Amino acid sequence: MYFASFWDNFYYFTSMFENINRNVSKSAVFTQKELARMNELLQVKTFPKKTYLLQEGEICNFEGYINKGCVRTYYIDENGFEVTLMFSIEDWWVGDVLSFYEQKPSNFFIETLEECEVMLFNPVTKEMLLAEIPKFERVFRMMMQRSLASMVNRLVTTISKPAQEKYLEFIRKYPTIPQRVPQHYIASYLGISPEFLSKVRAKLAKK
Amino acid sequence: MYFASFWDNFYYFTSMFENINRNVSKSAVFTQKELARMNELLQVKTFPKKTYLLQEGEICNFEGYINKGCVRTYYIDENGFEVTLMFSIEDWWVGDVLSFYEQKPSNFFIETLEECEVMLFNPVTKEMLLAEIPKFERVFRMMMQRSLASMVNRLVTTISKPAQEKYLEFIRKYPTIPQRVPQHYIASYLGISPEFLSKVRAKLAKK
DNA sequence: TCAATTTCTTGTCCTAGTTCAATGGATTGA
DNA sequence: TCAATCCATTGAACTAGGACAAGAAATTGA
Repeated sequence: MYFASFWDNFYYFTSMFENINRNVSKSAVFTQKELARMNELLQVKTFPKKTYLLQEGEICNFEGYINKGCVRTYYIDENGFEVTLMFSIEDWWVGDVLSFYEQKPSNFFIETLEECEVMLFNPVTKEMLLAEIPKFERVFRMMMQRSLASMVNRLVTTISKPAQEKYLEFIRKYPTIPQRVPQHYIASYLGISPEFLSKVRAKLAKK
Repeated sequence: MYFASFWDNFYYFTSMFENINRNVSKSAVFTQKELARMNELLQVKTFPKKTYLLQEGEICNFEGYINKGCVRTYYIDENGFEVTLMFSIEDWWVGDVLSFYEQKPSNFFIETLEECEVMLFNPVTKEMLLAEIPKFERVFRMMMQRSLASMVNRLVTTISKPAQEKYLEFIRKYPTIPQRVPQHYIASYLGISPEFLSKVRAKLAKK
């Protein structure tokens, strides 16, 4: 008994699933067996840089945990204007929830900006997981709550703050991202032109 | 048997719960008994115009369905700038989901703009409902999905469209609201100054 | 390795939207 | 009913940020 539990822990916290197991364990308490079942249902996939996990018009058939790498979710409006909705890095989830659940075409592009290792549920495996271990409902509900909260936050910032503050808030909140993604994508996330972002940075550098 | 079902339907679709029952039935199929149980758990409350359902700093202890009336959810940033996050009218849900679930102080104000009749869950009744009839998980998950989707939509519009288009999109999407709420609240929803909204409207009227 | 491409910077000119102030109309409430 | 407040409009002066253009720097890839 003692040995079993020791090796269980050893396995799960040294396996490739270590991170995702820790991540879901933030929302609820799971046994090793439950985590193992989840791991079994996951599909682990590696994507090279600059590949699309999802393109506009496709139905999103995954909900993915990023174990390694960095992706960008964006949207193209009627005038061809690109809006970056989010950057997702290690320990974040990606996908188009709405498209996934309602099985309808997505409006978004999801593109890797680096080589990525992603752990994926599809509608079937996710349904199985929730059916077998309902506690996972909570994990996904909290995921969505956090997304909603951060979207609201961003809307408020976008509406009420000038470009310079938006940029400072961004680098404070996501300090590692500026080193990893092209600057004009950050501009498109902040809702300002790349030229203006460059000027903002120049002004900040002078101080 | 025939009579029972007839009167059941008669009751539920002529009672004060008619609307909310129809609303939740969009996300899943419920029996009359299940709807009756939900109705039993709801607290029906009337609020006069210009009263707060929630103030910044309070913990949101409700999740409410608006049966009658109109409310505004807003946020005040560091500079005292008000951002209207949403208007909610008949057949919409109000509350601060994050504050509700995590039982932490809200950043928002929720204020009635008209006299309102609201049907409320509190954390206990909601928990009971979900425990007794897990199908309701789906209702609330879809509620949240819709909120998230509409927030994303709004962010995109806010970032990529000029004031006039934002206004036109707003009145197309929510045709009844302009008649019901002061115009400067709409400006604060759109992220533009009330003066400028007035000018936009003047220009549109000229055509 | 070096050409090709992508990204970033800087400058100039321009415009959508802001701020402030003044006026008049509409609601509210005692 | 009439004052008080709140709300919408208009105008004039200003500014944050956009669009365009051209060059420099960095990355990429064969």
